[in-house]
Formats: sequence, structure tokens, C-alpha cells
Amino acid sequence: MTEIMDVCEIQCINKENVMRVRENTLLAEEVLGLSEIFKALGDPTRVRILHALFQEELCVCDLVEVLGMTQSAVSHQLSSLRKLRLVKHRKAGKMVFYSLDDDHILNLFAQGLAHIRHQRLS
Amino acid sequence: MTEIMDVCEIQCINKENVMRVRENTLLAEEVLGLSEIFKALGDPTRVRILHALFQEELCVCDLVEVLGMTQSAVSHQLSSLRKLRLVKHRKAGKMVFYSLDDDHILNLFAQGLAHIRHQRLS
DNA sequence: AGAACATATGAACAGACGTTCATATGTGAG
DNA sequence: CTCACATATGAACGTCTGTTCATATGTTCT
Repeated sequence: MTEIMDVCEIQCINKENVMRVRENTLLAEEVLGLSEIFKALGDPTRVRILHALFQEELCVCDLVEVLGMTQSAVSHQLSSLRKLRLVKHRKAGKMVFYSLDDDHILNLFAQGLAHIRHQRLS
Repeated sequence: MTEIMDVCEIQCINKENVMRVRENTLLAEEVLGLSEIFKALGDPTRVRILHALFQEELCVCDLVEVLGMTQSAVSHQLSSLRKLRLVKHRKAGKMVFYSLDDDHILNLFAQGLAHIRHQRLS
């Protein structure tokens, strides 16, 4: 007669590995912060906006022209980027000029491009 | 009498700016590639998985233990990371060991952390 | 004041995404 | 072969996200 085993959990755990990794975890705050930035860069429209602003300060209507998208769509995305402090804005009469708020983004882009180009080779 | 104007488009465009930016656009392919990688890093679970693997090769059940999540959830995420070639796997009997497929990711993480730490100071 | 323009914003909608649940696949032990 | 285990995977579900549409805000000009 075999005993009834209603406990069926994973047993292959290497405790040493787990403990070692656990000692060096990111804070929950850091994990959220990281994923938030990357999520911000994880959309084609926002990538194009940031890349355009990377070159020079632009007003909303210039961005609309460059992207070939609705003014509303662009404005909404600029709004998210603003909330994340990735871009800053400057008012000039009716117009609003946007520019990058943080040069670190530039490095992220460079690393990202390096990654996709590295991938294409392999 | 004012003429009927049913054309109501944006007219504030600075053509020089637009043309200059247009000369230096990313290829559609590059835009998609970039946003795809960043999107992959734009989720807390995947950030934690990659950060764990950054330290050492781990099997699925170790990851389940470290993350405190369902085996299914972890497996699904590993599947996406594999499709994006961010992780690679090695079979050993019943178990499957995952590790980072690309060290560029490491640099992206470092830049990302620099960004969020820079923000906290300002 | 009113008209024209530049931008912002709320609501709505479709599509993408992450988790869960149930179940399938594949491997080693007995 | 059968069982237990490690992992993978499809379907379903609720939630998030990006765009569109309509409209609001704020500015300049007359």
C-alpha cells in the first residue's frame, strides 16, 4: 500500500544557489523603477519621439509632422514621457517645446542599439 | 464674407527642424528592435529573472523558489525571454538550466539603475 | 469680444499582456 | 511499464495600453 501523497511540490531546489541569489536581490523599489523606465522605452512611438528629441528640441507640431501621427496620439505619449521625467517642456506662446530631461536615456539607446546589432551578426 | 475653410491643419511646422530630424531617423526595423528589447525588460518579473540569471545559471525550480511565483508563470516568462534570445537553456535530465544569452543586457541594467538613482537625487 | 490655432485631456475601444488553471511532454527511478 | 517529478504550453480571464474621437484649455491676433 502506498501512502497518499497530496503534497506535490518542487523538490529539485539547489538551496545554495537560491540563497546566494537571494542575498543579492534588488529592492522591490528598484525592480519597479527599472521596469518602469524600460517599459517607457518599450513602445515604437515613444522610441521615435525620444530619438527625435535626442537630436534637438522640438515643438509638438514638428513631432506630429516627423512621426506622421495624430496630434492627440503624440500629445498623449508626450504626457506619459513627461510623467516619467524623461522629457521636459518649455512654453513659447501657443507652442510647447519638448526636449530630453535626462542624458542617461541616450546611453540606454546606445546600449540597446548595440544589442540589436550584435544579435543580427550572430 | 469669410471664405469657407475646411482645411484646418497644423501650420506652425519648422521645416528646417523637421527635415534635419528626418535625415537622421532610425530604420523602422531598428525602432521595432529597440522597443522590443526594452519591452522585454519592462516587466518586474522579467527584470527579476534576468537579475537572478545575471548572477548565475539557474534551473526553473530555483527561479520559482527565488521569485516566489507559480512554476507556470515563470515558465511562460522564460519562454518569452528565450524567443527574444535574451536567455539560453541547457537541459540536464529532467531539469532545464537557464542563463543569460547576451552580456549587453548587463550594461542595459547598469544604465537603467544609474538612471533611477540619478532621478532619486534630483 | 471672437476667430484661428497649438496643445491637452477624458472617454471609449480594440488589442496586447501577465497570471492562473488544467493538462501535456519528457525524463529518471523502481 | 508505471509513477513521480520538472518543465512547457494552450485557453481563459482580467488588466493595462495605445490610438481615436470629441472637446477643453490657453494663446495670439484682429
